[in-house]
This record gives sequence, structure tokens and C-alpha cells, in this order.
Amino acid sequence: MAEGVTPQSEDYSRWYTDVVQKAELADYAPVKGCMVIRPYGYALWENIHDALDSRFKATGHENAYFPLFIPMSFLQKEAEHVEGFSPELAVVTIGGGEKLEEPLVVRPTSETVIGHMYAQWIKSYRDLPVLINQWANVVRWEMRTRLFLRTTEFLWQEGHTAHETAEEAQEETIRMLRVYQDFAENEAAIPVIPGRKSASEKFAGAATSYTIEAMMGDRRALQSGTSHNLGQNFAKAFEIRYLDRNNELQYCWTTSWGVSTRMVGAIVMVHGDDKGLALPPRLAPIQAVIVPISKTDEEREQVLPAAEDIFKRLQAAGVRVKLDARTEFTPGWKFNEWEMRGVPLRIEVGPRDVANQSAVLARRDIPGREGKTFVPWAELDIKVPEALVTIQKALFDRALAFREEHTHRPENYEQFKEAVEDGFALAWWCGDLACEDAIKTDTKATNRCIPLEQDGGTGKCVYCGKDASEKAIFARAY
RNA sequence: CGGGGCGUAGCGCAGCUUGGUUAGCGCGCGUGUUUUGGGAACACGAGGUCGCGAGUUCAAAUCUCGCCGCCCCGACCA
Repeated sequence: MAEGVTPQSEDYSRWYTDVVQKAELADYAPVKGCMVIRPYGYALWENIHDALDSRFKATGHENAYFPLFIPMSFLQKEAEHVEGFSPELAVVTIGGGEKLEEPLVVRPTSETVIGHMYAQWIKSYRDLPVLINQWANVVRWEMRTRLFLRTTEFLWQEGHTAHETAEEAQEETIRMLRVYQDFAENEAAIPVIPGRKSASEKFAGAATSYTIEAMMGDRRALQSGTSHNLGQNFAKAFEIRYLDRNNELQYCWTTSWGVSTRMVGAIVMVHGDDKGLALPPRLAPIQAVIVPISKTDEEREQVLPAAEDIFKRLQAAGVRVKLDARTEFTPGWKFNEWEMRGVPLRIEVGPRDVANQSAVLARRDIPGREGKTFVPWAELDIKVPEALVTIQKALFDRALAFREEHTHRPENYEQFKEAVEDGFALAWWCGDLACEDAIKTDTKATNRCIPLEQDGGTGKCVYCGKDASEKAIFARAY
């Protein structure tokens, strides 16, 4: 591994790609816009997967799998949907050397094929709700790609549910948005703003879209998860109907919601620094790394068994721990490498520590001497898990403080323009597309969402001055 | 698709302007010795279809034309 990364202050986007590659999260694939998720990055994704999956199960959802290929005609059944996705479809026209009767779309999302199946499975109100999630890969032919943030192929989960009433569908939409918020804040240590998307930003085919928006280290916004109330749009397009309690045929109300490998990019950009990644302990593939230190063979014979003993102890205490006993690297080199890879806690064991029956704990989130403490061996199985909890909270608190510092409540358009230069602007908005567009053209800031949690009261639209009943977050976004 | 940059060893680059023996350098890699509390040192060694294709020439990494690919910045998007 080469030394160092481009500093954030010098070139943030180069810093980002440097970190992703040097921390060995991912690498460029031979096909443009595609990436290889390396074992370390995939281990992080697996932890994201598990944390989300257990939450889905706890809220009554089941996993299933639907096919990669979707008949082209399915996409065309929902007018807005096909319009939104056509420009970025990958289409298969030849199979087994023969031209296909009907082209197959490589799924960009699965509402259509799942809607088709739901139409066959759902007959009665007794069949509802249907609560299914799938973990899958999808393909969107994006013009400009960035590792994890926007790749041609990406991994995600997509939940698809069908309900008896509009109210139930809306409840589900918000429930899953809150699940995403809980995951982002408590697992990824990323503070997010849950909110509603404006009409121009909503999912193609949805009645209403909701999002969790997060602020990255360069103060730009990243949509980190979405939950859509699809109304009866897809139910009507795919004839998803049921007989209600009065024996009358009704269309279902459906939802869909997703979180993707983009979340990895969010974690990199929210917590990372010029030393590299900083992973939240709850998701980190390696929570603590033990670095043994010895000058002579004699010392090594004392230090290594001590390190191995600590390793076993921590493993027994449920810590994801790694012992880095490689002899070809110096301790200093290892310190830098594990910092680059974002391991939350480093444990140093050298001759001095063996003599004192203690070890040095060094926190990734606090650089240098300040982040170091000496801990007796006997207390490690308590102190290490404690430190991980502390670090998890510290990362969240720091990210929240950063977001607050760069979130402004402009009173007028001049202040608004300054605000979006610095970060988020939370401003009164009349709800007009015209104002959104004008703001975008003028400042490059887009309407990220109308937060569910409002300040209250009413005001005047920050752009046009008309009456406004809600505030929206505006920011430059990824 | 518009703008910019780049393709020479695994990575980062020099060489190209002004064509000329066997294409260099740093890092990394292999072996050995000494090292190890913040990115160790020395010695020896392995590693190249100079992006691809045509052309000019006695001679092309170098000049000409064409093509391909990648990265960054914008419009589109999770």
C-alpha cells in the first residue's frame, strides 16, 4: 500500500477515491462505471446487510428473490416509470445467439416484475399485507459514475409491499423510513434528516417519495435511503387487485424502499479524514487490531504470547479483533495502515506493556497521544467493548455537530445563497416547482427534502415571497 | 454528450520537443542480513507486445493519421 492520501482540503473527490482504493474497499473493474467490491469493503457491506436485514425481519418482512431480467413491456406499463428509467436501461436483445422476440431489461429496480407477480398472488384482503424484501444487484446506465456513490451496477435491498388501504401503505412507507433513520444513526453513526421529496425529486412512478438526507464531509448532501408510497399507480398498471371485506374488487396500495452500497460511500465521507477511513465500531469488519511490538527475538517471545492471550480474551468478549503479527512491517507502518483502513481501536503490546501487565488502547477518532490510554490486561474485556461504544457515540456526535454547524436558517434570498455555499439551508418554500428550478439554476442547490420534523409556524417562500407552510432543506448534492 | 487530463513494469512517473546501441527512475515484489513504541537500512534479484492499428523512415516509445480505453469537472441519477 502506498503512503497517504490526497488531503481533503486539497481535492475532496480525489481524497474520496484515494481512501476507497487504499483502504481496499473497492477497485475499478475492467468495465467502465463498474467496481469490484474487495473483501474488506464487502465485509462492511455484509455488516450493513445484517443490521438492516434484522430490522426488516423485526418489522415483519420476509426475503425473496426475483429475476434479473424483466420484459421490456413491463417497464412500459407505468408511464412515469418508463419515462424516468428509459435513459439508463441496459437491454438484452440477443440470447443464445438468436435475436429475442422481446428485449429483456436488466432490472434498474423491480417494481414492475414484482408487481406482475403480486397480481397473481393477491386475490383477497386475507392475502394482505404482502411484506417482501429482496437483496439484489441492479443496473443503471449512469453517465457519470463514482465508486460506491454511483456505479453502473450496484448492490441494494428493495422492499416491496402491498396493502389494503392508503393509510396502511403510508404507515409502512414512514415505518421503513424510520427504520432507515435508526440504522443510519445507530449503526452507521450518520445523522440524517428524514423528509418528503418534492415532486421534481420523487421516484418515477411514486405518489410520494421520502428520503433520509445526510451531510458529507464536504458539506454536500447525499440521499442515503428512500421509501416510496406508490399509491395505486403500480397496482393499476399491473392489475394488483383484491376482493375486500364487502366482496368488492379493489386495487392494492403499494410501497417500495431501498438502501444501496452507496451507504458505504456515505460512511467514508461522513467519518473519514486525511489519515483515511474511520469506521463506526458497530459496522467495522475489524473493531480492534492488536499490534505486537518487539526489538529482539527474546522480546518477541514474551510479547507474542501476551498478544495472543489478549486476542483470545477479546474474541471471547465478542469483539471482532485481529492480531497483526506480521514481521515484515514495522509497528509504525501498521499503525498507519490500520488507520487508513479505519479500524476504530488499536491495541499496542510491547515489552514495556508486558512488564506492566497492561496494553495501550489508541482510538482512531482521536489522533496521537490524546487518544491513548493504558489498560491492565485483566480489564481489557470490559474496557475494549466500552471504548467501542464510546467511539460509536463520538463519531455520531461529531457528525451531528458538523451538520448543525453548517445548517442555516436563512431569512432572505441573500442569506440563502450564502447558506448553500456553506452547507444546508433550511428555508420556507412555497411548494412551487418554479422556485425550486430557479434556485437550482441560480445556486446549483437542489431541494433535498421537506423534513418530517418542522420548526412549526408559517412564513414566506425564500425565493418568491409567497405564503409558505413548510420549510425545505436545500443543498448541493451528490 | 460538452470541457479538461492521461495511457511506458503491480503502482506512481521520466524519456517524446530535436527519431539512433540493450527503454530508465522511485515505490512495491522475491532472497539474505541487520531492524521493529508513528510509514527501517543495505546487498543481490525478478519483472516491459511503450493502449491498439495503419503510415512516414535505413531506423519509431518518440513524427503523422485513425481508433480504443480510463480518470476528473458539468447536464441525468440510489
